[in-house]
Amino acid sequence: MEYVKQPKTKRGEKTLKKICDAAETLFSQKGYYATEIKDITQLAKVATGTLYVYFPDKLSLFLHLMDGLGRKLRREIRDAKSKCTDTSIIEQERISIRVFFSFVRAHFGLFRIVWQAQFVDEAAFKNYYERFSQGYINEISKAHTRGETRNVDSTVISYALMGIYSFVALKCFVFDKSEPDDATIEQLVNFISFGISAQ
Amino acid sequence: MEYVKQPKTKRGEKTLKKICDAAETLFSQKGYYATEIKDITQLAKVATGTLYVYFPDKLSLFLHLMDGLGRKLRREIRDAKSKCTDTSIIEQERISIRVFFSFVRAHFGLFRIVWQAQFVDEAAFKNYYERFSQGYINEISKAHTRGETRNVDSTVISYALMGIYSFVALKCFVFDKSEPDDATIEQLVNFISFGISAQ
DNA sequence: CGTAAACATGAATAGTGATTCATATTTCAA
DNA sequence: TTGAAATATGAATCACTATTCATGTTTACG
Repeated sequence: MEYVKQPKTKRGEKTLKKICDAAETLFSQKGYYATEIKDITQLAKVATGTLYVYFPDKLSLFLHLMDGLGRKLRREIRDAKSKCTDTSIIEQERISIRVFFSFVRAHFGLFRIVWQAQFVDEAAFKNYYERFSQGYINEISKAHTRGETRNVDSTVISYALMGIYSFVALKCFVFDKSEPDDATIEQLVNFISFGISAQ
Repeated sequence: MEYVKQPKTKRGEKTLKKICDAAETLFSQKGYYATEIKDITQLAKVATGTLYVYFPDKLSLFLHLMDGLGRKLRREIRDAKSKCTDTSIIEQERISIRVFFSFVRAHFGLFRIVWQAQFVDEAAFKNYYERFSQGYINEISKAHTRGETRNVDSTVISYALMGIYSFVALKCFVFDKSEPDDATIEQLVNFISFGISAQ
């Protein structure tokens, strides 16, 4: 199970942050297994042993990052959605997409870290997606009671949506080293909108 | 670059196949990094050194599997599609989905092997998806000239489709340890159909 | 201040696991 | 049948890397 020692001084906080930032960068660039402890401590400019002041092992650090990034992303999406007065599922989804892509840009790490988590800690991996899925399921059923969608299977659609976002992000950020433009986002919104809307 | 020594005797052929089968199983269960050479040779019931008769190293074996599985999947999809008289993009896509899921069931390995290839060999990983994407792009543009689709961005949609299939397979095969039923497949066909069809 | 707790250090350890290689066995074409 | 090529063996090697720990430094609070 994930464990972080909470620092008790300002210095400790700074050090922990340096380690996490370095780890996020490296895990996302090279992956979990190819990233060495020495790489992380060197980039963070601390001694090897310092990492073990905060984390009992490499896996705990990985899980800590994954957990933190997942929480952050969910919070950002939730906040952005609640600020929008148009509560139709399509408008809300347009916001989701924008926040997701902008989050991937800012934390390119999350994306790649989660991608490989399947082989690092399967339970954490499953948990990550099931949480997002649950959010979608709730929204889709609410939208359906409002008559906004056809009678779709919300579980299937939730994974379809996550797949779309993940792969389009993969294409843009990883393969093309660019990022989705407005036209791309509109393509996705339209595709999804026609895909789930009531006829 | 990937390299396999082609066996020159019956015995050699059998041995190579045993090694590949064992490796597919193990890579897909535990991932590339967690799979040890000893695991593979033990499951294949050959000595450690035998693996190195056919592959110069672990990575070559991985790339060989990935390449072979990708080719096989593309061929199966192509064959199944060509056997279908209804050439509308939706019908053709329904076939794609079915073949894909049945392929994942038979070669659960492919799916997980490719998933993690991003951190093993990025070029091979990109190449794998770009090839499938190219196929979709061709079909979507042909379908558009026949008036079957809206004026969609075929590149974006190609990655959206691959994302949908990959994530729904993830949900069913990996998380639920079951497989997509007909209702699920119809959900996907409808979603995609409404999503791209001309209005 | 003074000092106990918190934090930082990095060389040493200890375990791992991919790869090698000298040797033995099997195949198959002539 | 025969021997040269092909294949198989697995103990030994060797490089690599996560983790430890004894020691030194810094913090913060009474």
